Amino acid sequence: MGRAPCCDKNGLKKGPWTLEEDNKLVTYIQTHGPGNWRTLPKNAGLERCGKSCRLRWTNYLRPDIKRGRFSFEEEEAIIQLHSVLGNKWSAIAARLPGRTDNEIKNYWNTHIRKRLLRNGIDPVTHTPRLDLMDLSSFLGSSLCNPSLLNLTNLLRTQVLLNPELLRLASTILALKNYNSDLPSPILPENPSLSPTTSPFPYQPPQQMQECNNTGDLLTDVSGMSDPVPKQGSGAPTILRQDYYFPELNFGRCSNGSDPSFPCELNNMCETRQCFGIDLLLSMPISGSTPLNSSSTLVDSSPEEEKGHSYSSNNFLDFEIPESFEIGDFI
DNA sequence: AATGCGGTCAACCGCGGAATG
DNA sequence: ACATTCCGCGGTTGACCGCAT
Repeated sequence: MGRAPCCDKNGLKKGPWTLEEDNKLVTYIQTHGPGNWRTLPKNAGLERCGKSCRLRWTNYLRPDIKRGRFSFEEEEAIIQLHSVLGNKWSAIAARLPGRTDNEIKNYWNTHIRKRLLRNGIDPVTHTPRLDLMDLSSFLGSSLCNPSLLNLTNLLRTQVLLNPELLRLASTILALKNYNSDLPSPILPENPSLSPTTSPFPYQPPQQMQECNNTGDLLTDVSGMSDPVPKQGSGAPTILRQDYYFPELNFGRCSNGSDPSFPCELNNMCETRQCFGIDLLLSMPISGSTPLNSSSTLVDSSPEEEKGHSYSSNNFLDFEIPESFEIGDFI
């Protein structure tokens, strides 16, 4: 047996609410409380469906609704909560006082989602989009990073099944090995333009450098005294990417053990090595294009957001340099 | 000035789960 | 246990607006 409609739709008004209707609804609820939404419209003298009344009240007329632009803190909270809760808008709204699920959902779809995509982040998984990733990073990291094993195996399967991917992977790996004495691999700016036949024979990925023990320094950040130095302190500012790779437990670059640091530092170390400094620098700022050693950072953020980078726990200010080289910290 | 286009967001729709009899 | 009702949620729609051409 089919479900009965929530209300008799004949003769009931739809569409935007008038001021008069708003006043009727507010007056009634302030006097009697919402009570039964089904019977409310009739009691309040409204020719609306109860569902429409509830929506109008909860999303617009409720007195505790905070209106206006989302703050950076709220935006960060939404991204964080979404990475954990997914599209559970009501659950997210419950943690943001004064904001409705509808408002958060709209804001996500119209602002945040687009910006994540622009920055090469998959808004569903909150990870870099695989189609923009450096394949060699995955292939080369499997021996070092157990958390990537499944994904790496999947990619390997795809590579074996797809000759085009096989050629691409072979080319990338060959270039990587060829440039192994460089501080960071220089990859073709556009892998699709790589030669379809590799000039180098395929070689299995080599064992990555052993990662340090928990609390050990990353070699390229030695000398840092502040885990997250502030701009102007004289120390380099490192863009954090724990938000961008939340499932990999990215964290601050630390020069000592941090008892409050929940992740496995080995993992962090390996992951940094696996993804490379170019991604670390480029993902939040210049979007999806992998940078090479001569790239120039371009801040494509909206004007009011320029010079900012998002992180999971705090909000950093930094100056965008005109240019940088791989391995640099800004 | 007219038109097209994309962005925004209030409102609607259908579904599923909880509550009730 | 089952049928029915109600509520809340997430996805989608469409009106409205500003901007570009």
